[in-house]
Amino acid sequence: MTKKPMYYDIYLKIKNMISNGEYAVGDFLPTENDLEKIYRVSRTTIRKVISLLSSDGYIEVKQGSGTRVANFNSTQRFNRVTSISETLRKNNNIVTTKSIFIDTIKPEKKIAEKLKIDVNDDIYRVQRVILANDIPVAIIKNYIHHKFTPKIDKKVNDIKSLYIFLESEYNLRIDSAKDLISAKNSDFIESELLNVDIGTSLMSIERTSFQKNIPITYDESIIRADKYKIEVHTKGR
Amino acid sequence: MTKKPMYYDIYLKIKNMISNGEYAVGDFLPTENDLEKIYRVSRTTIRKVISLLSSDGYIEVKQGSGTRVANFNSTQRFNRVTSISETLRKNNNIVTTKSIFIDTIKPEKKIAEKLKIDVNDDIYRVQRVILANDIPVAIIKNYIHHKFTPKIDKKVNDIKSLYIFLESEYNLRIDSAKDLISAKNSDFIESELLNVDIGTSLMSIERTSFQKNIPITYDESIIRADKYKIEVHTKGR
DNA sequence: AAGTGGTCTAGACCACGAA
DNA sequence: TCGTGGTCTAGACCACTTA
Repeated sequence: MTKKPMYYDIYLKIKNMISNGEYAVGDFLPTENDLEKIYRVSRTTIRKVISLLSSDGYIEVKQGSGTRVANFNSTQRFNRVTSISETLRKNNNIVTTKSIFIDTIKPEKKIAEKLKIDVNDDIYRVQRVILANDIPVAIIKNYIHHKFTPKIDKKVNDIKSLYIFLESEYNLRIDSAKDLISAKNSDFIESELLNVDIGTSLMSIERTSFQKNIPITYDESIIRADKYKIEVHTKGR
Repeated sequence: MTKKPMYYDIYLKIKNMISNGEYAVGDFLPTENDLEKIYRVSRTTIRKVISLLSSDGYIEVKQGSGTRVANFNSTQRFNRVTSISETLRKNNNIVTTKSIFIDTIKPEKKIAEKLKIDVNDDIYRVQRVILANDIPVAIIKNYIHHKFTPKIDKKVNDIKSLYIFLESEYNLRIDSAKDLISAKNSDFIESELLNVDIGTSLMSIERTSFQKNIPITYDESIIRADKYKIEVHTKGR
């Protein structure tokens, strides 16, 4: 039983209000002083909330002026850890999930190494196809240790975006990731699931995601290159 | 005159001690309680310092156990702008260039937009094939405005890695880049140049590179997926 | 000048990890 | 059990923006 700190509840509450449009883009949030009163907590707690929302890119904080909801689309967002479904949704696609399937397996050696676990440990395998506007775009497999997400198989219907799900249900906050990007010709199964000809060129992403440098999930994605492109911004030399 | 907060001084001090080896990799830092006493500040200030060092990757914080200096090698390195040839070289490949060719063209509309120039401006087009250990790995086209690299066509033999070349010859220091990564089936010409069957899945990278937010080059790379993978590290959510 | 976020104090109790 | 970092309070004063 994980106990959630207060700031986390408030963080989720405000995040939802932004998503729902209760705080619209450009709106000022209440001042920190007011937020203290609204949620009956100290300034420290409020500032923790503000700092989380800000590092998410939801708000822009300016000393002397105030805190306002950021423009999500035009913001020059540097690389942040996002999922395919989150990105599709941000680009105004209607995102749905087809044939989600969760089972328990023992990891292959490669996956065990990535997750720094034993090959005899039980892990969940989450498999699904992501559709954007009813067109299949990606096949995604997530591998995650039982200890992180007990009974995730009972909650199968709630998963829209895995990272958001992990955050709200299990208090797991992915804060970094390593991706290995490649390409491959589609095989029979991929062609069937993604509705493309056999041999079509597809992108492949292998990702290890971390919370505080501890590996949480290993993800394999196979993506239609005609429907999705990967954007990477790098800085510094 | 900008006044520096206390936490910043302490942050720099500890960062230097780590760089100098006064705190070596694996060493525990003093506890937060002790640091309060050492620097005669409150816990809040110390925790701000710790949080900065941690997000820099210098230290690893673990509740109940302590805070220790992180191993910089195994820590995930941040993305930096690198080229394919630089990366191949770093992985101990012998990198050579085949059939380099430079000409002057007028940009297509798409390229003019990326470089924020006029379609009537003259630009150089640099084309080459990159080999690693004598095996062709990538076809690269670079587009760059005449004004940035006058007479680059006379220096054709000196180019090993374009970014390094730009830096040493023209004092152009690329400091950020935007990549768009996709995949495609190889056509006839690509198959010939890369020595693969027609239809083989290849990676494609379209990059715009910048110096201080001014676009310098637009690059198109076609890469053999069996010889090269793209690594991306992201941080923050 | 008024009001915002930024820094800082001196406490307190809780949750986790190791012995 | 003990010591560590994690959360939280109720104040205070400073630095910046806007009017």
